[in-house]
Amino acid sequence: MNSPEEVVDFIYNGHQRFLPHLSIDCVIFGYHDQQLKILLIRYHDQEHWSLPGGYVERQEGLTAAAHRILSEKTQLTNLYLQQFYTFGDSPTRLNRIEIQDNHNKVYAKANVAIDEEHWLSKRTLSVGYYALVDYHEVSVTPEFLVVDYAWVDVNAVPSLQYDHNEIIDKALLTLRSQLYQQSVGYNLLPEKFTLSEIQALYEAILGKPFDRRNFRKKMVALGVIRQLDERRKIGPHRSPYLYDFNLENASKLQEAGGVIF
Amino acid sequence: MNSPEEVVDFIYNGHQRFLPHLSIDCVIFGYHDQQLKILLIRYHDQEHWSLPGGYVERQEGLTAAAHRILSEKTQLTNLYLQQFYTFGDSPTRLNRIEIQDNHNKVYAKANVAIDEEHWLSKRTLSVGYYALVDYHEVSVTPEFLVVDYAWVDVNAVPSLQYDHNEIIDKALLTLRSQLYQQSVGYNLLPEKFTLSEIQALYEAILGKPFDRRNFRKKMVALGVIRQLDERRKIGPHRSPYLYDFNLENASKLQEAGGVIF
DNA sequence: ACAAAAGTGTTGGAAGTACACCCATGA
DNA sequence: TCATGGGTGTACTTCCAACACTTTTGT
Repeated sequence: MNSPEEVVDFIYNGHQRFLPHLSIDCVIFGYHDQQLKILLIRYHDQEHWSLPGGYVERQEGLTAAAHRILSEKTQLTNLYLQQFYTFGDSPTRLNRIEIQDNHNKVYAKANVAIDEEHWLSKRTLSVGYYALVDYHEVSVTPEFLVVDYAWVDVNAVPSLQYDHNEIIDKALLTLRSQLYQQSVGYNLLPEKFTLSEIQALYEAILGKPFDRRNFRKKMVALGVIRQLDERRKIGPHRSPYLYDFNLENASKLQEAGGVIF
Repeated sequence: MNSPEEVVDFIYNGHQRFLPHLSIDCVIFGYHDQQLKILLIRYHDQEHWSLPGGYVERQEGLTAAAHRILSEKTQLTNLYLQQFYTFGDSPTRLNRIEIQDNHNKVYAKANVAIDEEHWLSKRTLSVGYYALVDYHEVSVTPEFLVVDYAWVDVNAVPSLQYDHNEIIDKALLTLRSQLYQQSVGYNLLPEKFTLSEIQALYEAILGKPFDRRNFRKKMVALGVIRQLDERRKIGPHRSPYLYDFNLENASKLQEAGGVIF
């Protein structure tokens, strides 16, 4: 929504296109400079930052909606995207006055106001998805109502709107727990990468350092990555081997994963 | 809903009380006779069985709704209940004609019909919860539109309505993967139980046998259960020790659980 | 005394962890 | 030649899996 006209159309006609009472919130993890960051946005006249999100079209699959929303926000397609929980308990989600009030502050920028009975004033549940994207390839779409965006370090997330902090916590927990069952990182690293690169990624995600030798043993033994017969030149140092993801194994890991016995 | 009048009221006025487009489906695992079973229901004039489910009230938390629905169906409160996934992709969920048609077959019993624009004809997403209940304590509430119910073995689930088979598969996967991080079974076993009892439960859930000695070592080492200084008399056999759940540890396990490192 | 269930300990293998030295490269 | 990052192996510990005999108890 890039213009006031589009916003007005959304507010008045959106209920025909979208399901009410339900939104998707995306925790978009980006990796850059050996840090794990999250993409936050701030709407017009809002004190708190929010997660990027959107609504589900009436005849659209849920997963498809999540992909669409993510690509609308980041211009990226075909990303690693994973549903992790549906949020519908927080008292802030049930407080109609606060919801309506916040919306109206935002929509004031387009000179529109909504009343208590408007579809956007209603309580919503939110399905949480997390995504892993390459920070560099993201170009955040400028939207009329979004006045600011920022990548913040996962360890320094400010106080967010509604229950979005809780959503991020759960996303991180889920991401961490799935790290060794999925080829997480497939979207964050070039096709071929060095051991150090993927180790730095895992360290950023899990927030702790690993031993080089043990890390390699584990990743290769699990079948997540494969060593290639190729090296990369990297300045005044020994040339490291390249690796790639073993995607055949990935699906097997995923099926077995989660089930401990 | 025990009478045609209540059904009619629900159909005509339910949209005021409940959120549209959203339901909760419960995979109710019951344990009996060393078998893990699932509670299924069959609505009037429906060929396929379904999972018990319900709708979320407009000002009700999602978790609260799940508990309410479960206790409406089983008369049990305070159960182990866990959200596991939200389903919104299956083509059967988007096929309005099929949905409306199925509803109308069911509602014919109350001499009501709904049209294409009715709130119950619309596409719904479904939040999946699973519960663990003691088969014996459940008294399934007779409902006017539900003509039959059955406990079926998890290994012999018939073909169900919509995507309910998929929901059960995911529920089982989740239950199995969480088995050692949560005090699953707290609601299925008496406060004090023998090792054999809990082992039989775990075997039923995971579908494979364990070695007595190794099982005991593992459960005690993980801190899930504690051996008591007490035995039970069980007929012409040696008296087994009693155990109980170590609920203090349970919360710690739960926090650490899922996160592998 | 016997049938049925429960209690108990050891061993070998696999996986995980800790740890340090040498090598390659470009400036 | 030096500074920097990369490559590599071993010993120790812990966890898991396999495995069988003895004890208790009521009839």
